Amino acid sequence: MLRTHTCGELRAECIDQEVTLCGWVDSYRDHGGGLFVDLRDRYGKTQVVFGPESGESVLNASRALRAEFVISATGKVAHRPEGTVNDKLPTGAIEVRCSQLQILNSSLTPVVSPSQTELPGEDLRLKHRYLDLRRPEMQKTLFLRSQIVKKMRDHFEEHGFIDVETPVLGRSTPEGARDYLVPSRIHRGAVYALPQSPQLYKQILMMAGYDRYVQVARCFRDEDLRADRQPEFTQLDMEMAFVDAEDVISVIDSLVVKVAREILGLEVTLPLPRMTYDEAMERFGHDAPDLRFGMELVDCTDLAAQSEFRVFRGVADSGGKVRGMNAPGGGKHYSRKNIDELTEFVQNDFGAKGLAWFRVEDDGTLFSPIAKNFDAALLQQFSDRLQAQPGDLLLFVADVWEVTCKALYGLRRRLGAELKLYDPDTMHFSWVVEFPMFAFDEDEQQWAAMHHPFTAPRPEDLDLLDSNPGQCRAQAYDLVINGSEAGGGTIRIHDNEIQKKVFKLLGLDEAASQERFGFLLDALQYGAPPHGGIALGIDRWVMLFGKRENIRDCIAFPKTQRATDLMTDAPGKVGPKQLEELGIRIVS
RNA sequence: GGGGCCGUAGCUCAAUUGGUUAGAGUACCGGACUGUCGAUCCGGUGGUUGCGGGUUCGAGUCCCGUCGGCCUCGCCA
Repeated sequence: MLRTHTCGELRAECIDQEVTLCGWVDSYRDHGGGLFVDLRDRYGKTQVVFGPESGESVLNASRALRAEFVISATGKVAHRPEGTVNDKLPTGAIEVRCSQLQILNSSLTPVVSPSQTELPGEDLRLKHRYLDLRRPEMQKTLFLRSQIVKKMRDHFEEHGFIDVETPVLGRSTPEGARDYLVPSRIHRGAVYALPQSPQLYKQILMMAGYDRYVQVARCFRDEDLRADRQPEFTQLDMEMAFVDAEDVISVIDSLVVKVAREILGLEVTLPLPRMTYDEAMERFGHDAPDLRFGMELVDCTDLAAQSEFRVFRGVADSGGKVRGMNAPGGGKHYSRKNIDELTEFVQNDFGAKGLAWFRVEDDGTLFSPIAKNFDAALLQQFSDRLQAQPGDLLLFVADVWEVTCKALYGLRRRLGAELKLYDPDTMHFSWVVEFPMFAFDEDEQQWAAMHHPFTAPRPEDLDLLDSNPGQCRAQAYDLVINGSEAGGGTIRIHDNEIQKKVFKLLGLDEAASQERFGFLLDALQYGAPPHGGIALGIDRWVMLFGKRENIRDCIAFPKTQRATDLMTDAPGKVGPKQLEELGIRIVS
């Protein structure tokens, strides 16, 4: 070892020890007669002092030190003189009086300074990721990530799960997200696909008798990126045989308790709150509601139908919905101009035609440009139903049900943050259950799987597969943390006939399902046990537990929004020889 | 594919309504200083205002295009 200690561990008890530290020069203060260096590694910072007692050559050499030089410094641990103790550093009581200095490597002036308080632009941070990752904040987050994954692995091992690796090169599944494809050299014209998840492999493992499987699995989806979405991401993937939904949920419940306790020191009480999909959509307009605050959606279609306001009447009469919510304190917080911005927000982002609003005045009456279309008694009914208090802002969207959901969900999220309706430090865990099996795809004029095509219907809804697929509910469960989908799973179909029936409903005829999923249908005929599981989004867990608002801060080497790596410049072009071997021609 | 924000010194930012030689902090370079810890003090270097066009007597500022970063809708079984 080139060092005897790290830069975070020396304390007053170590006085007079001869030590050698290695690290990066975080900052230096040259006083002419003496020079101070804060030496940094991932464990902390320690002050190294150069003075006359260091000897002339060492002192002179120290004058060459600059930010991010890598050095090895040997010397005695000493008390700092009275009055110079630094309370901000855990090592602040001591310093190392350097007697031997080795410059292990120099550094250019860092583009991204690990010690700087102002955060450089994210493009620079990504391009010089080796510098950005030196920042204590990034090191803290990646350490947190490591801890979370370890807790998960421990938990599943304690529960008898076996870690099995599944292929990265697989077969393209046409449903779901767009695949990343890998051309085959040996089979010209054929391609592998990178897995969107290990879904089918883990089901096959259940059929193979590995009744408790777990894997930290990299998944790939070639779709557009978001603040919480990367093209490659990591799932804690698990599957169990001979279980029902309660068994899977229970294993995750205890994991949540463990991680919350051991990572955050937080006691989570079980059972976690549960809500059905229908209830979540009705009360919050979304299947992963943020339950840290109220501001629930309220249906006022019946009241709207009684008004003279043409927009409300028209929508109510044509089968649409008029739904609203009460933004507490919003009447005081938002100006006319702010409300115009909110209107543009719901129009541009969610396709709402407009936003109707009422400000609750000090005397409890409702002020609005459209108030004249409502008589006083009706206004009072709106006011009562939304439990309006002076200073509140009542917001309404009139449209088809789906649009009211999206627009009000978007508003609720935005206003919840802007009006500070919750403490950002709280953590809220819940389950959303009883998802529909199918959603109707208007473009394709076709039922589409809400979760995936292998999801089992609830036994009591089995008949609905034939009579009314839209009403058929799945044995599905999503883990929601602070309004974020942190995991999702289902009980799978283990019956060949039901699986065939679902494929058929999804528009896959016998030949197509045989071609794509023949291996699954085959396996289902050789003694497939009942099974189900779940996948947890590890990157999102890190975001939520680490209070990061950006998934890129939770991944060592993430992609930009345009799915490039600014450090390596991936994806890149390849030469004609490589393309020729693969039988690929670039057309445009 | 659509909507929005941003791009000025190595870095973080400023620059009035379109108007003088584009400034500040920090970093960097030189000097001073034995106790600092965002060291301090003195002096200095540093600019294709992302790129290309246009409008104008005059563009960092306005317009069009383009490149890049971010947020978002669509998309994400």
